[in-house]
Amino acid sequence: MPVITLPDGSQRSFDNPVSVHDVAADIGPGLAKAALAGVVNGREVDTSHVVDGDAQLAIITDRDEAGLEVIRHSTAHLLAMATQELFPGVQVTIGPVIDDGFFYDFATGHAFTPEDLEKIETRMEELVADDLPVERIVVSREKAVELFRNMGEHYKVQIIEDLPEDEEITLYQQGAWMDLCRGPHVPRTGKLKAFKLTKVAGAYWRGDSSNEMLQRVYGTAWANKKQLKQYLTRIEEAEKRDHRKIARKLDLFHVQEEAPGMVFWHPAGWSIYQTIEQYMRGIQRDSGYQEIRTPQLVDLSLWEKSGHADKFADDMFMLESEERNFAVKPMNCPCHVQVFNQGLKSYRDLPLRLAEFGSCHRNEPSGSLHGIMRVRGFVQDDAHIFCTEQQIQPEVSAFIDVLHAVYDDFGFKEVIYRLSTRPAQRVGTDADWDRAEKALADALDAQQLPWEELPGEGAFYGPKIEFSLKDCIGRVWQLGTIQVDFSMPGRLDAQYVAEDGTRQVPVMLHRAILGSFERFIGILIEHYEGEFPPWLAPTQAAVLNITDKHADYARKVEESLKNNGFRVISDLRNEKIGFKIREHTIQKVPYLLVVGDKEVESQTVAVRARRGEDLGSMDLNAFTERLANDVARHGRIALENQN
RNA sequence: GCCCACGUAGCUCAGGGGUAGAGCACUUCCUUGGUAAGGAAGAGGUCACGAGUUCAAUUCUCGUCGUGGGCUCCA
Repeated sequence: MPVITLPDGSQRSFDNPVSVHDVAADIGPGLAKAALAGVVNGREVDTSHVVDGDAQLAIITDRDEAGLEVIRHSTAHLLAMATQELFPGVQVTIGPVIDDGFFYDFATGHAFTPEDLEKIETRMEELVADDLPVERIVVSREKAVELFRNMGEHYKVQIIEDLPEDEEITLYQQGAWMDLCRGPHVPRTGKLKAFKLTKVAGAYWRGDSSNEMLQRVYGTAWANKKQLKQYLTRIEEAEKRDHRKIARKLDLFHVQEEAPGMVFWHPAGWSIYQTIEQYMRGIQRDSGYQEIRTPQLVDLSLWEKSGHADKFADDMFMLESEERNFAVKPMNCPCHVQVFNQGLKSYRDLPLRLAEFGSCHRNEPSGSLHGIMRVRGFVQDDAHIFCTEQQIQPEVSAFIDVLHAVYDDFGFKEVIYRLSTRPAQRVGTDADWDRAEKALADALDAQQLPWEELPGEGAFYGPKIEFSLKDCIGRVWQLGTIQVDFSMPGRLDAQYVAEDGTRQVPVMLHRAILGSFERFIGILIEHYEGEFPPWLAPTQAAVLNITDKHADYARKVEESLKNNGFRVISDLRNEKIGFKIREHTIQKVPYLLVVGDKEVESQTVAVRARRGEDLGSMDLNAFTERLANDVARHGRIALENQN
């Protein structure tokens, strides 16, 4: 006599054990049809799952996030089934759900082409039309291993052998095809109504680059065609924000073959860069940092001493001169320690904060380069804080405050916080790590920030917090970071005289807010979709004359605004006003100032904002004040305008 | 670094074994026009680079470089 309690608290009793499907049918035929899976006492199960005692039960449909996941997971299975039918000999491995879709990794000598994906997708549609029942089968571990071994599915055998001893082994069968899976799955293939295979890529077995490479097929799946279409449109729109496309249109920078992974900044892009650098210089000064500058080229011996040559030699650019080996600096910290080491430091000097807009070069793997988000030559807003262990937490807290103020000024709200803790290979005692990890975690908690822990992901020399943002298609990029370092000050002989007269080794904090200017500006371009707030816009206003006879007045307006420190151009070309407006609108100039007879007469400018709003005529002082106001609000203006 | 795809005019792209085409941009001329493209003419390419097959290669094959999407890495 099971009594089933539904999420709304209502109860239904049954005379015999019932399946999730039965309960749904008891509630209504519509729900029975819509049911994809269920949650029984907190555990996700198939609709065929039978409940024989009192239980809490919720029906999952495609309206639930969980339902969408079941659909995606089942679509991954469908992909595997279709693929194995069409390409005999292909082995299955794993096929998990990811954001907006799924993928499936196949082991095969055949490289799937885009045409193959079309064929597979067509076969998947047919299998949906067949509306095959999806059955769950429980088997013993031995049976499962034997079964997959006989099928030639060697990867599955490995997966089964690695499952925990007490784990129930379940298979899912649809038609003649079967796969090892925990489930749950949709009851019939006909439930999968809206999917599309999107791309094919290589991926290492178990994510280890020393393993063989598998063929990964990515797909997206949704509850219905409409959602699928919305998703595809969303991706298409997002791709228009791509920083590489916008940069070309706005003439910000370029890259070329002769310098892979290095940026050629054009005047407009460099204007943005410089505005940001000057801004950060001010922020650092106000936060108690001292700016320094250190060499690009340093004898390899320093990198040997710091430990970088051991670990990263392959990724460093080297050159030989006068029978000495030099390395182009891949990071600034060893040089900063050299500055610290000049002159005997006292505990009274701590915390000592040294900042540098440090130009670094790293020979990143060719396959990881990406626009200006991942490059080989970049500049960091880098700084190192030399301090005592007691000063770690206050310094981290103060840093996070500054970081938030800066991100607010750029209009960034959705920051991802991650704390990376001790890796297997590390320096420093466990007690050191305990304290440092706690200091970082406490600093995050003190601000009530939602953070995720990445166990084992810390650097060998200490734990770190990473501050990340997403690009236009959802890829996460790390911008800011703060890292505790137990190793380098000691290796490079940094010392200070403590209160009791003894020599002590300081702790070093590595930190950056923007990370690299290149990556940061890449993210900014996508964030603003090229519509930089007046503060950052390479050209803040363009003066457009109606005809030649207004040229002198236009120049006067330009001159006046330039004298007030603004970046202004005048466009005096022999073109119609509509043409000029179109061009500068496309160039996303925040303000267009049109001057004709009326404006010359009344000594005003007709102001048009870049989204087309007509702000009317105003005298030059009023416009100057408006622009000055915009600039003072930095990127917060973008947020305010959205509200 | 690994897997796959791609590389044609400044940009966006079409084409295809017989040495190339569009739109925009560019140059010149006409036009002086009030809020997203006025008109005409012209110029512009060793089809990424190197080999091979072929009577003939930009097109087919291989290699190199670069770019893109993943994977790995990211001090």
